[in-house]
Amino acid sequence: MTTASDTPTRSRRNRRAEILEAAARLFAARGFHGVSIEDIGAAVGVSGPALYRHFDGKDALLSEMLLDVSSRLRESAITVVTGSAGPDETLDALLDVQITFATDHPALITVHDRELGNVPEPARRQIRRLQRLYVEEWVTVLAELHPECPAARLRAATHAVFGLLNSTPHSAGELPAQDMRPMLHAMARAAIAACVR
Amino acid sequence: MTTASDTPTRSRRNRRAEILEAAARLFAARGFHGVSIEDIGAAVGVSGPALYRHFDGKDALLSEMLLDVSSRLRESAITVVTGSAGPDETLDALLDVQITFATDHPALITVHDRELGNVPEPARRQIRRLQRLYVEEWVTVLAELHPECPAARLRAATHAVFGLLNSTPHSAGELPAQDMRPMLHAMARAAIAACVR
DNA sequence: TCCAGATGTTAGTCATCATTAACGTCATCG
DNA sequence: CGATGACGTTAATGATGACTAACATCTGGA
Repeated sequence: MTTASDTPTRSRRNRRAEILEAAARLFAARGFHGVSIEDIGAAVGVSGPALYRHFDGKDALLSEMLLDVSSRLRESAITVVTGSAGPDETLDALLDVQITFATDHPALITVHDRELGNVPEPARRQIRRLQRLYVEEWVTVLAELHPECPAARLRAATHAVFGLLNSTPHSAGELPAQDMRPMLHAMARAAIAACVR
Repeated sequence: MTTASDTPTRSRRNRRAEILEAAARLFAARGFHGVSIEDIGAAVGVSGPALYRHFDGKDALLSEMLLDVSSRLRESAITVVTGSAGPDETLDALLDVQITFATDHPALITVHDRELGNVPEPARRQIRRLQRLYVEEWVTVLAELHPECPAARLRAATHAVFGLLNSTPHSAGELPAQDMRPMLHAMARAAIAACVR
């Protein structure tokens, strides 16, 4: 019953996803304004204005991309936080969320923390909100582990840890992911432990 | 004797520096292609094509900016490495170099690790070379501290530490620089110690 | 069979932008 | 003084690029 009626929908979904993925790769490499609609179309074997059948425009494409990333991260964080035993395991799980995402989707992570400034205003606020909430999940957990440490310090440390974990795109190829992931985990844990003065 | 003949030279130097600084700020905020020559001119109170009196073009401006950053970092690293006692102090000094630069010039650091892909080819190779040499200074020192650790792992760890230290622009305002710097130093040292499996 | 909607295509259109041209001003130096 | 060179300015100019219009094609369902 589904085969016939799903095919068009699925193909649309696939094309959309294909476009988003190609755009992410291009944006990560050359920056939002360094990539043309034509470039993105060409990357998925379609040319130029065909993208307007799937997105309202270049801005909308970027908005959707960043909104998707920030919601997915935040949702994963919520899942992890609500379903976890103690702060220590929660922190491990949060680290795994971020590390998995960063190593699985390096282009998305890159675009996510570079291109917010190019997102037009309705969406920008919402993305910022999701990012802030995501950071606060981390800060809350860290505060349970280090109650004596001021929140501002924990927030700055969280950003530093993100920087460490999101370095993956820069060291692509240096190390296989299966070695990279546990190393990043260990380095991040150690860095967090050291952030309390 | 110097006042009269120096004024034009000094003013030229200042104008050039002014332009480079404004351009760095703008590039960091909106990306290379998101900033127009007009924008840069306006930021220094001059309009548009006046920049061509100081630079060969937009590409040349970016090239010079990144070349300057990578040479300065590499030179500082060499100074530190040659004039230092043991690997432990050398590492501390390298950390200070990077932390000082990142907190003093967040825009430059941001542009430096985002926009290499937009530098045209003659300069690109040279910048890459300087960056690679800079990384190798770190890897050499780390190898003395952790001889059992494979170089690839140390290289990846170095990139991760750079990500941590260069997070400053993201957490601007969270913490005063005088608190941020020692915290980053401590976090980086701990992360490095943890990177050996 | 025939319509409708989804998905593409190519050829404009209108801005924006990097770069160049042509033209001042003003200080320095002979 | 008068020329020269440093620095700016305001118009082109020529590309490029986002977005729209007008026009296929193909598929699934009534």
